[in-house]
Amino acid sequence: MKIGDLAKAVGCQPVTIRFYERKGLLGNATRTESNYRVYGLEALERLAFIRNCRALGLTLQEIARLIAIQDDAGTPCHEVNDCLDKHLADARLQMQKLKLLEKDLTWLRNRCLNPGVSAECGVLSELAAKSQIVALRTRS
Amino acid sequence: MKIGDLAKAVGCQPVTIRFYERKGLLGNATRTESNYRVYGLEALERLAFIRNCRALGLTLQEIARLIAIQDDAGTPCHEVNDCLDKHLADARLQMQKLKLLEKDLTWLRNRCLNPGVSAECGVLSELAAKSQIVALRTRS
DNA sequence: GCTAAACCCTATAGTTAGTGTAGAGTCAAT
DNA sequence: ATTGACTCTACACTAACTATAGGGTTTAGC
Repeated sequence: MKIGDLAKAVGCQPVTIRFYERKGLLGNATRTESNYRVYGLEALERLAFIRNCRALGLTLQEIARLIAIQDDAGTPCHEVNDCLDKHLADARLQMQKLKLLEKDLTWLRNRCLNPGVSAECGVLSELAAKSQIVALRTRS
Repeated sequence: MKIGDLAKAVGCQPVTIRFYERKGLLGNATRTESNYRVYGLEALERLAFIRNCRALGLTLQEIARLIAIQDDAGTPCHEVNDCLDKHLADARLQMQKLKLLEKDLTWLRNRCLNPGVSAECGVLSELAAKSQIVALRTRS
């Protein structure tokens, strides 16, 4: 399997695979005589693992750690759970933040019901207010 | 006002202010004889504007555009609304994605109810599955 | 008046997870 | 033989800062 096939198989770009290789997440692929990378099934599996982890928002550093844990069969795996728990907490926190942000943006958006010119723009004047956005939100 | 005072006033680091200056968001500050930046009220107001916008997730590029609109009093301001609407849509989309992510992470986390060693780790084996995470989720 | 802490200056490199570009070699089909 | 699609390397770039190095200035206390 050449790099393009592998890329297609997991839904990423060839450059991304080379990038992971340079970062040490994929071992060095064997090469053809003309220096093309050749991959087998293990590479496909490992790359799928990486992409799955990425889809869950894990960083490459965390993924590297998980791979190390995976490769050392006897490692206690609570670290894996910790990693997931951390991302779960992150995701929930970010959702909360986004809810507040939505409120802010909606409120601000309503400062301009009849769009005119910038000199009279209620949105811009609110943004220009020295009061921080937190104070700004609580006003509504 | 020196850069540290300004930074404290809006709640950021002096480096960040220098960074904005280099990016052209703040005009070049006047300097003392010893080359220290000195700021007045307009700088404070502009910086507060920038930080308010940043708190709403606007990019520096968008902020630069808003400043340009602001400085040209006659510009129609629908662009301001478009910008806000875009970010509102973004925020909502991201919340949806985070909800799915939360589901994925929770499901995956439940593959490991009794933590042991990595060789038997249900979480790692699920992550290693070649099926994409989307398929993985719908299994639950 | 001296010293040390706290501030300021510039320039450069690093962060994340890739993407984009340039220039060159290789492979398969027509 | 040539075209198009692929591959290779190396380098620069993205966003919004943060960190570091190496220096100059100001201020407070003694």
